[in-house]
Amino acid sequence: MARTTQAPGETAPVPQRLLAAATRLFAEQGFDRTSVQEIVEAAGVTKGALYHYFGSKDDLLHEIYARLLRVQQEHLDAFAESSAPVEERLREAAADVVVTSIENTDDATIFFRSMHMLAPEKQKQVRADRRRYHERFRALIEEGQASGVFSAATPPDLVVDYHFGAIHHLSSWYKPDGPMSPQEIADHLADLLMRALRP
Amino acid sequence: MARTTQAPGETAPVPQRLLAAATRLFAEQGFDRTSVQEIVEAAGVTKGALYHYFGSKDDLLHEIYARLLRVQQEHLDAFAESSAPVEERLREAAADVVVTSIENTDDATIFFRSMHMLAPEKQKQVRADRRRYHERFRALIEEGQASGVFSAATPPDLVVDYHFGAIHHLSSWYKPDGPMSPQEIADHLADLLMRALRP
Amino acid sequence: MARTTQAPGETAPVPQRLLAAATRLFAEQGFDRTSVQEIVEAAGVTKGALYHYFGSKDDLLHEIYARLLRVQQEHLDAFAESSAPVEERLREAAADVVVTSIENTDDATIFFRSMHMLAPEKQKQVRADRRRYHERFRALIEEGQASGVFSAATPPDLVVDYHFGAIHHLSSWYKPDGPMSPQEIADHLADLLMRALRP
Amino acid sequence: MARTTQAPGETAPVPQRLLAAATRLFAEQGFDRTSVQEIVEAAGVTKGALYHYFGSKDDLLHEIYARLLRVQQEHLDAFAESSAPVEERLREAAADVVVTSIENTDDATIFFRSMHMLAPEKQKQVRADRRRYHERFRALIEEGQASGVFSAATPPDLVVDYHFGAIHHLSSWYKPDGPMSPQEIADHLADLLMRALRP
DNA sequence: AATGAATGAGTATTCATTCAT
DNA sequence: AATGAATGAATACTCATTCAT
Repeated sequence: MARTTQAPGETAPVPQRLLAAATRLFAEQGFDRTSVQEIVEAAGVTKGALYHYFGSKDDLLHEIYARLLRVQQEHLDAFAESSAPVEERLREAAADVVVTSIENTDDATIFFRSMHMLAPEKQKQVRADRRRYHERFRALIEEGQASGVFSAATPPDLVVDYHFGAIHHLSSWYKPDGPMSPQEIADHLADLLMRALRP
Repeated sequence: MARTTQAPGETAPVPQRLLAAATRLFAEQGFDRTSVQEIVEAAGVTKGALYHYFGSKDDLLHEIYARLLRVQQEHLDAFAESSAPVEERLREAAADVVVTSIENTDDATIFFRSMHMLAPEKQKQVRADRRRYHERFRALIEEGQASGVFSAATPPDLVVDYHFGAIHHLSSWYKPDGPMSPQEIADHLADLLMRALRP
Repeated sequence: MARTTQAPGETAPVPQRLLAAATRLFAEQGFDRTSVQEIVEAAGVTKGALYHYFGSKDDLLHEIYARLLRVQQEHLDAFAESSAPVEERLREAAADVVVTSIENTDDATIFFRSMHMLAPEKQKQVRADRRRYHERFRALIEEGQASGVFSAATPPDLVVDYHFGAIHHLSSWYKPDGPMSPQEIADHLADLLMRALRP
Repeated sequence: MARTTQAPGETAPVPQRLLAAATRLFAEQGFDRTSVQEIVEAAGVTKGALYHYFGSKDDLLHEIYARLLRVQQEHLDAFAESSAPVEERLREAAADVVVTSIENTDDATIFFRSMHMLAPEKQKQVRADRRRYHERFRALIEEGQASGVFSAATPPDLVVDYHFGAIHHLSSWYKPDGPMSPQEIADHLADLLMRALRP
């Protein structure tokens, strides 16, 4: 059995341990308030090791982004390509992004809070990836609006941003010990989107 | 004519100039990446002057929050207290918070991006104020749900967070030179909320 | 009845209030660690008032020295001029300096801890005053050594410094709520001196 | 020949150079008036190097204390454990502390002048160490008083403080180019103590 | 693959003093 | 006699990164 998704403890490869430590600390304290020293201490290695694997502190942040974007893009692609009716495809995609954002709370928190701290060229690339995601999501809405199953009263870009705002905002109020499960929250939020799009 | 709301130029009182400079810089670069030195240079005063009026860099941030919260709470109170039907009161409140957030883009950007950087006690107070705002907004939804003009399918807290997510997210995509005016955006977003709440 | 020695409360003249506040704070925290701001707040006035009466923070320190030296010199002069036998005169002077140092603990603490922080020219003057005191004290010892009532085994300067070391050291261990009264401590210390001088 | 006790010049290890520079400057100017910048310049290193080895400016001060206390405690222990008569043991200990204080004038000056500037927890530890020293010294006096070779007229704690006052005071008047050698001064001061204790 | 000493530029904050009023 | 706004220089400390080993 391959060790694919395991908590990166004492024995995991050094780069993973560094990334895991950085993710937790960036989410807890923010990027600027987390020192490289803290990261290497939490990962149980020294600075030299970090700079052996990563070119800079920025690289760690960039890698966290790439990881979350990769997961969410894969999920979205899968839903979009299904042959179900568009309202089903959108609902599932809309709910899924909520679930994956909650399942990767740290990544998602960092994503929205610290994107603007990336070096310009890396930021550009992240924006491009994000744009791709946004556009594929928007295409679903446009498809529904064209076929009449969704109201066309609101520009589709605005609808995407409305829903993504909720995702963005999740880390401001979501608590793992709250009364609703991630799936319940996802269903409710997807529901709000679908209701808003009713013709 | 009284000079009440003017851009704080070279002649405005020092505290206003400092606050204006800090607001612009915090929004552009983030709180942690803006140095006190930059602020005082932008305001054309010395560090001593800043610390004469503000106890710390944190105080500046806190004041920016308080200022935005004050405006939005006043507006919300006015809408909530009107005698119009609840769906009208909610729509107006929902659109207004979009407009004031756009009109004070810098404040709003800072608000969502840097709240977690405030010292714990100040953060606590801001959260309390924010909570008050949230609750008053939620009360409108509850009222409509109780009287049957709004669907009760979604817990009201979640509805508030859904809409506020959009506000939160605004600063990620809104550009003053975009195709829609603030009022148009506000109308669309309020519309989405009202449609989502249709029974 | 003249108000000569009263605690400088809210109604005492401003210079006294400032001096009293400075004395307490310098003794508690040290000269360098006490800010002018703290002093004026403790005295209930503003900075302008302080600089109206005192040329600088250093002046406050200098005044505290002068005050203690004045008292101790007066006492010593009185004892030295008495017509009692030299061993009595010395014992009384030796005990008295202990009592006045305890009665003015704050002044004494500041004296030994912060003298080196005075500006050079003021330090020079304090040293000169202190020297005068030292010499008059030494003269008593020399007189006793010459007449044979004291042992001449130890150079008189060294004897003076031995005894003054004890005074200097007082503020390191003396506690007002200790088991001995100031007078008892003074008697013991004077006793040690007299026994050390026995032929 | 091993290089064990050499002046830490340009080639000595960085921590020693820093400690030596700090010791000299603290003694000359006082702790608060010596800036970290001055220390690193005197040691020929950068601030980063200082903070690589010492956690704070306070740590430097603490290390200076520990160093002096270590030496003096070792010496006292050696004298106390000897099998000589108590009056000899006390005289030797009393003279030795004078000599080591003079030999480490800078350390001793700093000790008495700046102890109260240490952070509370570090101060507590120094006080505990100092107390241990004081108690061992006092034990010698108690032993002599119990066996009748010393007068019991004065409480032993007071006798210790009397003698230590002289040590404390040394740095106020001792000059290396004075007429007496450190050993002569030590003999005189030990003599005064022993004479004061004669029954 | 990894260490850890060292850099140097940067950080927020403090403070004695001045001065127009 | 007294205010309080303002200065400007100084302070201790932090940190991402480099590099010889």
